[in-house]
Amino acid sequence: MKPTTPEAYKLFHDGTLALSRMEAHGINIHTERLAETIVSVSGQIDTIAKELHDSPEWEAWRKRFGMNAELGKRQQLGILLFDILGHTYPYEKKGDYTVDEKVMSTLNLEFCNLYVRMQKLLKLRSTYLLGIQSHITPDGLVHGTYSLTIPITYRSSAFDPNWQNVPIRDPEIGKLIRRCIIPREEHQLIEVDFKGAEVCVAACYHKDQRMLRYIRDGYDMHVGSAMHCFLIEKADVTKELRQHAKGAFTFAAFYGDWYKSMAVGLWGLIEKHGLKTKQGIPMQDHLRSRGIGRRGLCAPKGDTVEGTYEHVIQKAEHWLWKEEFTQYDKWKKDWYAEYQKNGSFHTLTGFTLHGPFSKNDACNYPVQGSAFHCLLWCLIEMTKEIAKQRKKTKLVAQIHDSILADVPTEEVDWYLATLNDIITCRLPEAWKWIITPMIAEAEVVPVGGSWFDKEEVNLGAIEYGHSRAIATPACVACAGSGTSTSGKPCTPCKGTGLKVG
DNA sequence: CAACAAAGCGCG
DNA sequence: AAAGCGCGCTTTGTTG
Repeated sequence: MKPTTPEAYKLFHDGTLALSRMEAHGINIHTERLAETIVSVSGQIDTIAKELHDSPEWEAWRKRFGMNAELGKRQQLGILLFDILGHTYPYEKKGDYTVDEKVMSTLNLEFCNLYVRMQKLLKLRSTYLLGIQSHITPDGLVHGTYSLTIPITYRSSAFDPNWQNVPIRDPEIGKLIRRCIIPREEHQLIEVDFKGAEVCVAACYHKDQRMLRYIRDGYDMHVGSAMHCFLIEKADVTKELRQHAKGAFTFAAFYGDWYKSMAVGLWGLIEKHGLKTKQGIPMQDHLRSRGIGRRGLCAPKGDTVEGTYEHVIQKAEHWLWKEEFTQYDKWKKDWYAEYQKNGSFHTLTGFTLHGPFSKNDACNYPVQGSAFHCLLWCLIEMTKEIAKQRKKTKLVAQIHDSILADVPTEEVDWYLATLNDIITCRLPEAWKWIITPMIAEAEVVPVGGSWFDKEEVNLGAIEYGHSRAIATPACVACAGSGTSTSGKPCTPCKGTGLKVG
């Protein structure tokens, strides 16, 4: 570990203590519900396995591999799909066939769709349901472990079990495990996270004026991406299209992906989800009407041809870096050149990273690390605040840019107001390099609910001891009061109490 | 048999 | 120069 400044050392020293307290608290599990869920998911797996075993595909599988045939053997599945059944393999073959979810979904076969579903349920059962169950202690709690020394980026990692990768993106899968994770008696689970943590921290490094303005104004930069990725007008950007453009284009590009790979990803999403325009026209038809009839080869060395989706994304990439965020683009170039000169670089939070790094690594690591350090600083402050004010609230998990707490119902408003203040006011006061607003978002589990049942709450409507509705747009940080809890003028709104952006 | 690698997939 | 980054966990496949 190489914290270069005393502040960096102290951050990890205090952070280690805060995290170990978190480990000791543990997370409460609904053990009976977990056991029931394991039975029910096992039933679903058996049902799907039976269906697969009744299919003509299994007939062929069995014929080829005889007694060795097993659904779990992906090598066999690859040979079955592409050698025996003659489906087109979407890549250049080297070694075994890749038979992951992406490949399977492009084939559009009932057999493959069922297979993917079964794999998801198997993953849920072994890694999460059984995995978490195996860590339950006699007190009915699960005490995971965190490390600040493993990740090369100076982030944290988590294990036994890993609380940082509990399913949520697939709502059905997420529900099955998260329903088993519950608050203590008379408590409520609360998850608070940073809005756009890595985008904000990246902006503190590259200081791209246009992006800084977007962040401060609350401008939605993913709408522009959707317009370029799907060749649509601003008014026709739906929530779904925006979401896919955000994940598969904007963020992918920020992390250093390039257009050929993004084109493959986006094209796959169009097919997998059957994406449509706002008018309900299938995306492929819409693109065809705009002269885009096929994906394009997307081969690393192949030329990009007009009339392909690959070419669309190439132009979108050009727009993003050469028109939209030109200063960010230049920062990457300069930052990497500086790293090549020195063989190392420093983070804004006082850590040094030594090579060898690719350009993407050198540009991504400091952002990933510093974004986490913002969270860790707030975690430490909140831990101190709980002790100082003798609160019963327990911080129970940390997930890169969010904190999960188990909060007695009577402390809920206090907790939300205090943590909100730490994130939005005290953090940017403590670290002057933060030049974007820091915004907190909170989700609260209603009484009697589980982690699955978390609901967004409006932090602007929370004050100490009670909640109130806000009539005029108020600053989210200080709820319109203009002062932070430390008594100083609120930082984001500069003491005006008015909504920022 | 154990130890390790690779594939695959879960999260931010 | 490389072709998104970081992690942990489970399963299958390989090696000695």
